[in-house]
Amino acid sequence: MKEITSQQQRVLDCIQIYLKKTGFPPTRADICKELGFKSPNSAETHLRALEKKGFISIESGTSRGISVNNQNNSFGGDEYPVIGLVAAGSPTLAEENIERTINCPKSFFESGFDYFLKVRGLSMKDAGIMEDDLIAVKKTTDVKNGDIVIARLDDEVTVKFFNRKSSNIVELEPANEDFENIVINLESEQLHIEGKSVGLSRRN
Amino acid sequence: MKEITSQQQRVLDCIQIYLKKTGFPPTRADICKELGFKSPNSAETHLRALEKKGFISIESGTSRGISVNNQNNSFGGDEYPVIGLVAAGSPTLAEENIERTINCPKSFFESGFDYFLKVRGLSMKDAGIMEDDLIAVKKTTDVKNGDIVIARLDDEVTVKFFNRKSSNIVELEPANEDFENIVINLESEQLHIEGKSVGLSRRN
DNA sequence: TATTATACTGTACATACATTCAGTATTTTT
DNA sequence: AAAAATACTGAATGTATGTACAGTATAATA
Repeated sequence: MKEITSQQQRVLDCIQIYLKKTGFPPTRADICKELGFKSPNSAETHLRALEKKGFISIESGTSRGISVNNQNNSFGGDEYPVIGLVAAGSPTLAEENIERTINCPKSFFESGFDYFLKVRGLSMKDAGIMEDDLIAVKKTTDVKNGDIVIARLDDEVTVKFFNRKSSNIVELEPANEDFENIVINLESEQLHIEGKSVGLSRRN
Repeated sequence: MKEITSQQQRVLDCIQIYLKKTGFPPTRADICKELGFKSPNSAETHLRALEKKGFISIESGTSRGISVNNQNNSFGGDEYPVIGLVAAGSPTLAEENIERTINCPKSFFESGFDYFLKVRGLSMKDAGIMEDDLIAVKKTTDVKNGDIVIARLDDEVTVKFFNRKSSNIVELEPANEDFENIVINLESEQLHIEGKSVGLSRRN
């Protein structure tokens, strides 16, 4: 698999997005429309280059006959990363934080999700969340009281119940008597909501 | 979703197989070739029927513009039944006990599994098993002390820790102070081990 | 320095394909 | 008993689409 150029990457992404959205591959014209090209031949030459480099296959004489040569493609498919509860403000989905990936349909958790988070500690045990459980996390900042959220506080990531007390006060509540509520004054402290739990998976 | 006829099912299967094989949907002619029809209109009318019944969507005027309306992305994984904790000695996997199915790769739980069991009650809450959780059950009678087993006792199905005390005495232990151990004397009582838990899935 | 790869616009054309119309026949529903 | 759905064949047509050809221009090799 040779090196891909940035424009070719755009075309490849375009194909995948189109596929995911419609269920079938785009035509040359579709790609042009999507990426702003004015000639179908622009798409054609990019497709040929992608085929030559092994990223896609093209069935000649066949409309929409593009297939993506997909085995380790984490795009819209089925491989979801498992990440540990990373301290140190490194971006959560940075590659070094990915322990492994799990194959799973997107629809496995009703509302869709973005990654698995491996739980450390027992602060949520009364909510049935045990050590080493994998929480299915959906990246969003739109959380309601009672949601189980993945929050970042001072470079530490934690899983807790979310409870907005007032416009400035947020409480992060554990589900374990041995732990205490974390009260955050948004005026003086920084709270970053990474996402919320939409499900859980455990392997015995 | 209305009832599908056997011929329409053949066409739907054909579309899915074609999709999996080539990466793009078939044309009317492709379907005819695959199923032995001699007129493209045969495929067309079946497609229209499938669309009317909600199984597929067709983008009009678009070549290969067929998309399968499969929220749980059926091909590539397997369909696993979800069953409730059925009392009354009906066979566990009887169709009337299947609430629905979930698409999931076989490898999702390391050792493989056979069905999902929907949990009723909180007798295992300290083991992180909550109401409505789905336990991934592997059908086996080969269980060891400490395994979480699915056991049938007097036509009642229960989930507990397995603990063999002696050749005749088995204890089923809950993970909740409010419940008591169930002690079974195999000489006088019948214990049927349905399987053991190999994992758990929860949807918020 | 010549050559190849990248990155486009623009025109043109044969054909791959969706789709409609005209029939025939059987089964199911009303 | 009439109407609608199912299950096909066969022919016809317009257009959606792949693809070749003719250019222009820049950056990366050899």
